[in-house]
Amino acid sequence: MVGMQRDSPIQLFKRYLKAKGLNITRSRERIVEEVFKTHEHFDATDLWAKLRDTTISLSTIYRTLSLLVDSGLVREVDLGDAHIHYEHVFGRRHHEHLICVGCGKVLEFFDRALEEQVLEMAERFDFQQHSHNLQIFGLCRECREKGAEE
Amino acid sequence: MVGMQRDSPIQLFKRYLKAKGLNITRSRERIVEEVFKTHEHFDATDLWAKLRDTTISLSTIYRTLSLLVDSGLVREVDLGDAHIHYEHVFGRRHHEHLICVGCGKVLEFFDRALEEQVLEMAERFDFQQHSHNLQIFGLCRECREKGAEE
DNA sequence: GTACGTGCAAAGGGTTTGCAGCCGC
DNA sequence: GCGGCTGCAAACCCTTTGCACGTAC
Repeated sequence: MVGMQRDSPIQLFKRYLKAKGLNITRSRERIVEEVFKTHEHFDATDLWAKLRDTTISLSTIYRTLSLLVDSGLVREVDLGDAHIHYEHVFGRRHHEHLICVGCGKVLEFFDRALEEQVLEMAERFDFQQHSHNLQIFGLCRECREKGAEE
Repeated sequence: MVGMQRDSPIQLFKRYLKAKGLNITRSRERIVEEVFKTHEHFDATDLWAKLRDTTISLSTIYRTLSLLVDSGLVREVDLGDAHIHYEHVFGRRHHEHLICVGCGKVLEFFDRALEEQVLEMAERFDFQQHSHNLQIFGLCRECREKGAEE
């Protein structure tokens, strides 16, 4: 560890791999790099597209994403459509999603009162909460205005 | 309308079909009946299993479910696994889901404070809310106790 | 050298669709 | 009778898997 600097996600992932007796490969490094380079939601093929200058296959992407989810560095998010979206978790606060059903835009927010309320619900039903997801679907202002024009 | 009696979901669905210029068929009637007979989450094949004494095909089930979702009588719910689950909406209060990651049990709850908080978030970001989903994943008490034993 | 990792192609699972015949209206 | 509805099979899409070869350690 260098000074007070926090471990990078790549370092954390390497540690995770070591702990599991798995190998650190160039493919895995490139994938993690790419995942943490942007702060947007993505799916497996988005990631593949970004790595098209490499020979990394879609299978490897799926396999590595699965490891990343397992390691807790990445989480799956449900954005309303059928297939799996991901987002990295590292260095980001937990948050919820607002999804515009008009243009597909996704906004993120965090609200303490909401989080506390969710926790209270879990407790009320004697659940030990692991995680939660909240998706709010609606129309953003631009889409409302666009709709009104027509 | 008969007296003060509320329209049944089947009547509502028929009205929806009429309004759309679609036909009321025996298959559609049977499917809607079955959907509203139980108050649990189901997927397309669950429904198919319940209708196996008929000749209704899976395709028709998918096609009709899609109409039901469109009509607002049924909604899709995300229970964490890959494929689509449904639940009927008619005569039921909106609610959220608590899902046990141990045994898969699903609990439903409604909480006014939580709903208000969600609405406030939509407003804060200038979204006109259509709907929202909240899933809380965790371990129920039985699963915690079972886990502790081992 | 021995796992484990990878690309490829094929399989898998859930869902959708094209088509020819059937049925509601 | 016309247009919509249906079952069937095939197609689809995303994701997973089997296998033979390649690579980390």
